[in-house]
Amino acid sequence: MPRASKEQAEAHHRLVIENSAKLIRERGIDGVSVADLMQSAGLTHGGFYGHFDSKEQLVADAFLHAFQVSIERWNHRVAGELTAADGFRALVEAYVTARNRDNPGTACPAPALMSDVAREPANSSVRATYRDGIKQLLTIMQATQVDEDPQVARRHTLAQFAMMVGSVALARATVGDPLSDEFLGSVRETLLETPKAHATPVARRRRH
Amino acid sequence: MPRASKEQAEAHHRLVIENSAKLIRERGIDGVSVADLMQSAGLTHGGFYGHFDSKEQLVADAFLHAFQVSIERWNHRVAGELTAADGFRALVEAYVTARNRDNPGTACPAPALMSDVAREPANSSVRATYRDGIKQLLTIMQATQVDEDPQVARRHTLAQFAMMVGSVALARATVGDPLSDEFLGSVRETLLETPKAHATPVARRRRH
DNA sequence: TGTACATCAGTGAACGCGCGTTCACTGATGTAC
DNA sequence: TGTACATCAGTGAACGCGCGTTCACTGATGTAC
Repeated sequence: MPRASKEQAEAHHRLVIENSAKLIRERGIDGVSVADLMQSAGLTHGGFYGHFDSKEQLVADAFLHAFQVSIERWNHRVAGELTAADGFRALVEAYVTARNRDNPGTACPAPALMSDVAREPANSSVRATYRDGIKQLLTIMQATQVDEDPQVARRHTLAQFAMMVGSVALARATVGDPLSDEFLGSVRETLLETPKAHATPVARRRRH
Repeated sequence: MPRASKEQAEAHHRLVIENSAKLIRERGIDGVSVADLMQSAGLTHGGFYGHFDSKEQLVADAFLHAFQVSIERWNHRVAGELTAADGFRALVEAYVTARNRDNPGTACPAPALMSDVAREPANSSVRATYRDGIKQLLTIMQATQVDEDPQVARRHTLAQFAMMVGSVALARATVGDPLSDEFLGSVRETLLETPKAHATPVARRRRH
């Protein structure tokens, strides 16, 4: 397949990034080779450096793509609810799930890539992309807080985000044991119990 | 250095496990080579298979060691307090810290190894060791809960553990940015605020 | 306590393999007339 | 619209390197007398 058209080449480029975003979340940065990533788009490894400067650059592009999709998804979920409290509930109910745990390739990059990022060198573009993505998710989540005091809202957002992300990561590490579902269930219940007076604890139907 | 004495050989064996427990938490399973791990004990890679069946087995031994140290530490901290609430406070205050974040090699293996474990095959000994270690940490933490209902205590333990572990992992992934300290501070405050009447919110001196 | 020798902890070269990256090449695409 | 040719997306062999693992070898340790 020599000399694809310009449109085909651009489609290949996007496909490699999308598939990389999936494979890297599933297997980690070091768990995928350049050959794997090209092959996922039906290409051979030789053409890689026509598309990207280095593996590191593709990884950063893939991180960015993964966060963009998640951010869009979070915005969409919150926008579909009438109140802040409902928006928060919608986020938690979609996030802290077995479905999310079992599909790291299409789920939020935050829990899937934490360790990879923590082991990257200080000034890598991958770290910056991850940090910025986290900040955007936090901003969306903070808008769903019912606290009036913005400092309290911020604190609750960070703590609840850590709990959500931690539960998915721990559930993945313990999958196959009852403990895995227990993590998800306990965090869901804890985040959705309603200590605030104005949020009614009535069971609600979702599922459209 | 051919033919070390029996005691020396055993000391080498323990040293390789201890150093591996540190290096693996810092760099991940795939981030360390057999040569690295042997070198950390002053040995060359050739002797490795006289001590261990495979890299995988050493990794499992190193995981076990790391958890044993952490479990001992948790028990010691809780035992040094007079009430359950104080035990809980002691755990959180020691765990959710910049010191812990900045020293993954000597800190709790739970946040450091989550992703490595999640990417291991289903029946690996590494997964089993991690799962058992987590369960023991949870048991210690559950004993510090003030809830009477054991189901509620269990739920709180799992949720709070996920929050603690999540905050350390996220703080590591965002280190170098103010967000990193913000995660730790928010989770500390959230876990240590006292919605229960009998736990006095009086600032207390620690530091012995 | 001394001597002779078997044991075996540790060495370092070698193995096959997969990695990220480079490069000469191919041939359809895109362009100039 | 057709022809001639330069461009360049993709191929596949090759590079140096580090990996986990194996193995013939070394020589101090540990043992039998």
